[in-house]
Amino acid sequence: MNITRAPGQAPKYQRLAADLRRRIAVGEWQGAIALPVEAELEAQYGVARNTVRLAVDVLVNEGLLIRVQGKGTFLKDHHSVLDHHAYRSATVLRPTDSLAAPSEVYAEEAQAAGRKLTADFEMLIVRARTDIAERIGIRPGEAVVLRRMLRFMDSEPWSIEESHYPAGLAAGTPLMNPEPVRGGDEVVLAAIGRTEIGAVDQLAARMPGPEEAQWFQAGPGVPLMVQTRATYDGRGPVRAIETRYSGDRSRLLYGLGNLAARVPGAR
Amino acid sequence: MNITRAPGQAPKYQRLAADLRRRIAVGEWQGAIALPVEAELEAQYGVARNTVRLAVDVLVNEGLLIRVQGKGTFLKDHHSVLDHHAYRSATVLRPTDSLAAPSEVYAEEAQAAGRKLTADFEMLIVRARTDIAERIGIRPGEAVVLRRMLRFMDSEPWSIEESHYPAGLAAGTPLMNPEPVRGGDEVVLAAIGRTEIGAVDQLAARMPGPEEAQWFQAGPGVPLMVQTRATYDGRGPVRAIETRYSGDRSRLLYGLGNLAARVPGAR
DNA sequence: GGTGATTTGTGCGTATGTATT
DNA sequence: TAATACATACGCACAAATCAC
Repeated sequence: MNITRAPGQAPKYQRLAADLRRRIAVGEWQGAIALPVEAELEAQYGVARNTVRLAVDVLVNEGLLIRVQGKGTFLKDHHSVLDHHAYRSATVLRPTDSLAAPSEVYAEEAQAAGRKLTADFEMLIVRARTDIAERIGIRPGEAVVLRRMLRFMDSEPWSIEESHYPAGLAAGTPLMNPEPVRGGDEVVLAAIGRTEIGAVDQLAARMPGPEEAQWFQAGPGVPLMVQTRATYDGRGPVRAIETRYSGDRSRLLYGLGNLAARVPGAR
Repeated sequence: MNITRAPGQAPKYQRLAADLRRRIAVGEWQGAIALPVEAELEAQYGVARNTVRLAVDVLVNEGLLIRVQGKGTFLKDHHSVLDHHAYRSATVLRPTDSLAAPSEVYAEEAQAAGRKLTADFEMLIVRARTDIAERIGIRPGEAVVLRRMLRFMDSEPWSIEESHYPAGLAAGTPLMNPEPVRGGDEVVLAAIGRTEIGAVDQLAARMPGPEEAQWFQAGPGVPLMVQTRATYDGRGPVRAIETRYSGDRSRLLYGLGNLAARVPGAR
């Protein structure tokens, strides 16, 4: 197929990208087979290498292709997307129930999918970002205790979960220890009479910064999903939890309202 | 003549991108001021135009910059991000309450933000995608009624909301009419005794395809957020609603559990 | 309203580096 | 070691959009 130049038409590389997209859609290259090498695409379409690269760039940034130096250009596989319960409303509704989605639940979900979830832990004292400060009722720049969980699924990067506590709340509790709490931080909160019973989640999608892209091993065309949860007990805000996921590996689930009639597997 | 890259050093365009990122972070170019033109960056860094463009490409794909032909390169403004209530648990909890987040709520939220929400409507009969079929309890490829709402905020593209109904459910109801229902489709569902009382939402982030990017007027570096809701009444699944948002304009909010203590003025 | 200058977009060519096979 | 394939980097020319005059 020879693309001839015509005024008023879309640029060559865009038409080339569209044609490659079409050939992908009709299944010309299935599975993990490499696409034709750049030199062959130059010949097939009669364009310069630069133009081929511009076209492939488009599809790479759409998350459709990945390029591997020395090997070739491949279809991206979407097989390992895992759903993740971020919230599930209680079957029996009581206003004083804990929200708790303890970390153990995630590990169980992973195991049910035949995978293994592990984590690294860090504790830092930092100045509160503006959005975090608003959520936990302090002023921007005030000190907060940041407890960070770096999660791995089968030793692949999975999520970054950061709990922000007002310094006053964490002082004198095990939340100041630079190590995770068995059973989750919820155990500590319950012990000091601050069981979380409500939350507001904010969901956002954005591209990763360079450090995030490196940590998630996310190439171009892979956005992040960012969940920011503000939690409350009967008195007021307790903490803010920001969790970042790679968009090509995770999806979040929310079970809302009365789900008694949802009985595919009972569960 | 070409300067060979020192071992262990990153490529020129990546170091240039990192330096531009730093200069942006320290606030060298605030507001809507244009960055130095490509020719000046060539001079500042002593590299070819191609290298400058590669570096700027990196930041554009991170969603940090936008380029406008004939004008220049600018910081992207994040002013118009609007939060959007996707769900809010009832203060008084009753298992038979409707979930309903009628479209009117969205319009009210927009008005509260001093903006105006409008919509175009389409109705189509299509074959169910696999993921949709699973949610509404039919087989992939069976006919579904697709009711599509194209929403605009101040005449700018905002969201694409698609409700999928099993053909059997919609037959003989106003859901077959190619026009929106006053008060929302919920009115029709209530009239036929299928008030939705529960739902499962799935949240995902991905890059837009070409048609989506065009409709949302989304340049590179702007992902979509996709909300897919399966709703239930006391009998079983009712419909599947897929709503797509531009990640740089919308965020979704979920109010969970008991939010009585969440009083903006309290504290 | 038109003209030219400015600025990014498209397209070509060439050479060499680096990772994989 | 050699061949292959993508990555980086230089250079040039013209197109298209915008803006100042």
